[in-house]
Amino acid sequence: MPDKFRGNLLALAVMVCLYERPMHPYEIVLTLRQRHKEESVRLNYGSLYAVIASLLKRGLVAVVGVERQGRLPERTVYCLTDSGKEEVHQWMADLISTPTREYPSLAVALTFLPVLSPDEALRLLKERALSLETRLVQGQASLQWVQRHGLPRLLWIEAEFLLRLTEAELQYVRELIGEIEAGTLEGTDFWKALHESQELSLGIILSEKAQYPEETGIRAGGQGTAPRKRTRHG
Amino acid sequence: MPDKFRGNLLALAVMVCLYERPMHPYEIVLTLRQRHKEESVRLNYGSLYAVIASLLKRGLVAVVGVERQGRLPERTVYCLTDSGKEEVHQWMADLISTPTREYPSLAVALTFLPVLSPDEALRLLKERALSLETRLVQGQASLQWVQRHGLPRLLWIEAEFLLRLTEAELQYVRELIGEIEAGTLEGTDFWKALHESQELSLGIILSEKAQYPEETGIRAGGQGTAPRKRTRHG
DNA sequence: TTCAGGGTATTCTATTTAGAGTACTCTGAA
DNA sequence: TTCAGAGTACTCTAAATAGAATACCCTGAA
Repeated sequence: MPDKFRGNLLALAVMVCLYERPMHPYEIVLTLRQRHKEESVRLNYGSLYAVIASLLKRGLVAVVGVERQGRLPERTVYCLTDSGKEEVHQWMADLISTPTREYPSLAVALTFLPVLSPDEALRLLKERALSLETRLVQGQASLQWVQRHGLPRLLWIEAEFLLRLTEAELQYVRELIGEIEAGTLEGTDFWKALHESQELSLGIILSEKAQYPEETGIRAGGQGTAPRKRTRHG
Repeated sequence: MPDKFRGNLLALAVMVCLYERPMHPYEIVLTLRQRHKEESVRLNYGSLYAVIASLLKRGLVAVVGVERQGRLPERTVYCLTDSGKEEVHQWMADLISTPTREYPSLAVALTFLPVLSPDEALRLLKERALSLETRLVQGQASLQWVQRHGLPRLLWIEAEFLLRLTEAELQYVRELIGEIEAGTLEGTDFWKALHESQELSLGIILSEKAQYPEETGIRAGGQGTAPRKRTRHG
């Protein structure tokens, strides 16, 4: 059970469902949906059946039987095998013990922020802040609702965690807005000048001339790519 | 330029590179790497050429020419078209203004945390906390290095942001560890009992009997799936 | 009565994706 | 001198992915 097949976390969700009892694919979807797991696991039909086929091939799930109701399509019922249970454990352990590099879309956007004008960036960041606030309020309300209805917190920690990340994001966005407005974000002057002239010489956006650390050995990532020396071509 | 094609953020990175000047694909990779953009954009050869082909097909980039050095493979040089520039703007604007649902892998893991025993979970969470601390220290050092070498902060905000998220995650993980150890995480007693008996009746992991909000209208997500009524089958 | 609208359950298909593979060049140490 | 090792530049392929499409069922309002 190498981690080569650990691509889609939906596979884990499927296996955990089958841990409970045998189900057919559509029933798995309904279960996950009903329990709001679609908020932490990306869920869609296209992947579902492919993922199950892959689990079947690898012997992690097995076919229990085939049902049929009227002339609706057949429902193949699957169960978790022993090696499936083992895989669930192993996968969970890896997932928790080892942080992986994630690529939140805002990180990409911030990377290339200078392609937008400061004014535009400011407007858009404020818009985002607003959305985040709404999301936060709704999320908190949702959490409170759940609490009032006696669902133990243990079963909602993922929602709590997601909310924390949202809070952190909002806080950062707010700080950024403040600093751009105040002009205390180092580089803002240049950024403004860039967009006041007609032609964007966007080399600067990727900091063409800037001195980047070429070989520091200091990398934020865990097991990132091997460091590379500088190269020139042409 | 609908957002149907907005799948891979590498496409955005490629276009921003070409904003600067025409390049051939491999040169784009080198540029992004040299400037440490691989830390915020998922980068690999397999996708690169496919992504560029797709941009070409949609008229967002165009072929400027083909070079060749010795008997090395040909280098096709691409440039950004006008509609490519527009698309960069539009995409950036959407990316910043509208938060999307993200699926950090820890969220999934927490969702299914009860499949592991509390002791195991605790051990693994501590391991993660350690990794996160290391990553944090390295990231901070990296940021300081950059600052000392005069790179304006504007060009490093994505790293700052990523670090913030890591901090938030670490903080949450620490709190969780504390609460599990102290037994103040509501549901822990049950969780322990579950793993002390032989057979895991894991229905509870997905909280089979629990009352979920079926139709509250309160959803954390922005434009999530339409709310669904409960269903029963079999 | 009939048919819109929503639920059930899966399949299909065009893209994407990851990562290995290929095939060449250059440098420098033994 | 020769050849390992690193870099250059792209291609290939198996697999995964998203989401539309299919095809059926049921309920209830006009």
